[in-house]
Amino acid sequence: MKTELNKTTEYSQQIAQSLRDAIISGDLPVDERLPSEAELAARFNVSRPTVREALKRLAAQNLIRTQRGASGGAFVNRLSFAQAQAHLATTATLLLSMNAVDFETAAEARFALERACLPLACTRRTPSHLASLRAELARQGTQGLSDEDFCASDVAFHRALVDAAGNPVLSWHMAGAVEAMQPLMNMITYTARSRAQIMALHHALLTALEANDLQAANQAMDALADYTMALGSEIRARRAARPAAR
Amino acid sequence: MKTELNKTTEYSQQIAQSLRDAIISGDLPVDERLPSEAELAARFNVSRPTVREALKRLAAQNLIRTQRGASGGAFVNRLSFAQAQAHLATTATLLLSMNAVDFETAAEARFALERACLPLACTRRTPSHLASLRAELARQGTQGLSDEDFCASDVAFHRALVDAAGNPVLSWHMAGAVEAMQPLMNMITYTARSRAQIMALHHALLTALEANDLQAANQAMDALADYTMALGSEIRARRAARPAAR
DNA sequence: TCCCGCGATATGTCAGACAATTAAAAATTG
DNA sequence: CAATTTTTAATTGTCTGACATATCGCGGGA
Repeated sequence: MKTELNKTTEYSQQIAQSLRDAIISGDLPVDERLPSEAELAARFNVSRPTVREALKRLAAQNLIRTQRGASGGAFVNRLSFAQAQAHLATTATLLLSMNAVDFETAAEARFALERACLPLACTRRTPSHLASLRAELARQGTQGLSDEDFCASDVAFHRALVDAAGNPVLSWHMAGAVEAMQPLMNMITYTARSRAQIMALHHALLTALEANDLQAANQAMDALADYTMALGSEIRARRAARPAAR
Repeated sequence: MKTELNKTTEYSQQIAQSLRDAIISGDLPVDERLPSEAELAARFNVSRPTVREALKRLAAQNLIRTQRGASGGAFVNRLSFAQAQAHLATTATLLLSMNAVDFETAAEARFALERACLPLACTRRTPSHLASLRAELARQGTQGLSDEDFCASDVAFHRALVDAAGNPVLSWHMAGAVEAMQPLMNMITYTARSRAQIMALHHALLTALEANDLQAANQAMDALADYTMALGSEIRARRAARPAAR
């Protein structure tokens, strides 16, 4: 760990980077306790508030956790897939909103990614995966389900589909992409007819997976992508028609 | 923006979340100046160092930038794809290293994602995309290229391939996945024969894209995936043979 | 007109202090 | 001696006040 600081940049930035490097390189392994704030301050020759700012930067990335009290301190966090996923989702959400990514682009990316999971899912899906898919499909048929709940179940269905590929890295990417898209998806109004259509396609996907039939799965996914795009373009049409309604 | 704080959690955490929500919701638009630290301190009824810790948390996520001097302060950042990508890459790198994701899983995810880009890339690739691909392919044939440089060029080739899909969201995901894998890929030793093999497959991909031939592109990608996996399994074999060598 | 300096404002950093929390050591009790 | 309670020490969380530093805008002088 480097302890010499450069005056051109903020100290807290450099200290955070130094510690981050130590973590990434494995120099500070998971669950290792970092030196106390006072000791870090002495080692880097800065004040404790400055060290604290550096630690907060790391905490914001879930790289460390802190505990108070004797034998407390900052500890290297094992970055779980769940945490990383939450992080990815907020970043993706911001990207979509700040850069005005339109529905088509986001949906296209999402379905492209999802399609990438199908070959693996078709061969690896277990009975428990199929059961999750069936459960969500059943939920989507519930009477009186709100649009938001339907959308949430749709997301859950697709996440189960991705999980069936049995690759955590893939699941991580997908979950982030799907979650970030949820605000956009929530703008869709799901009529009874469109729900039936979507459920039919979901059912086709489920059947294809049960039969390990990649070709059928691909077809269903393509159809679902087309249909979702069509629903999405309705949003735009509606908005263009009433631009002042906000 | 909420200003009431709960005593159970750290103030800096809550203040950061409050500001983050304001940004995500669009309440604080891009390039908007946040209140000064002193004003935030007064508004949340905390001290300035506490506010600063909160701001550093946001800075760690590239959500804000700060400027010193009169008319300085913290400004909402437009989260660029490049920044988000760097962020994604470090997160992904940490995930891979901390959770001991093996080469096969990471490579499988990467090629699955990449394969997802092919249909789009085949129809949308422009001459400039093809030129980038050709340039990298030429670089890979350079005499005396180190393994690391070859690997870097390989990464650049694949990123160009993904960019050809013309979907920034997809490019973002892929670039993160590929970059995170680079440390793993760097462990491969590229013999003259394996380089020739890889370049042949790259060439096949390029040709397929030029001809808008999706089927050929898929075949080349599959072959490349298989070959990379084979190279990867050599690493493991070598490591298993000499476990003490480190 | 152009340049220089000055003040105002804001962030960056420091020093020292106290509060809150927690684990371990020490003292007390049965 | 064992179990329980109290004390103590270590560490993070927060506050106060101050100074250093960077930058913009204004006004005066060459």
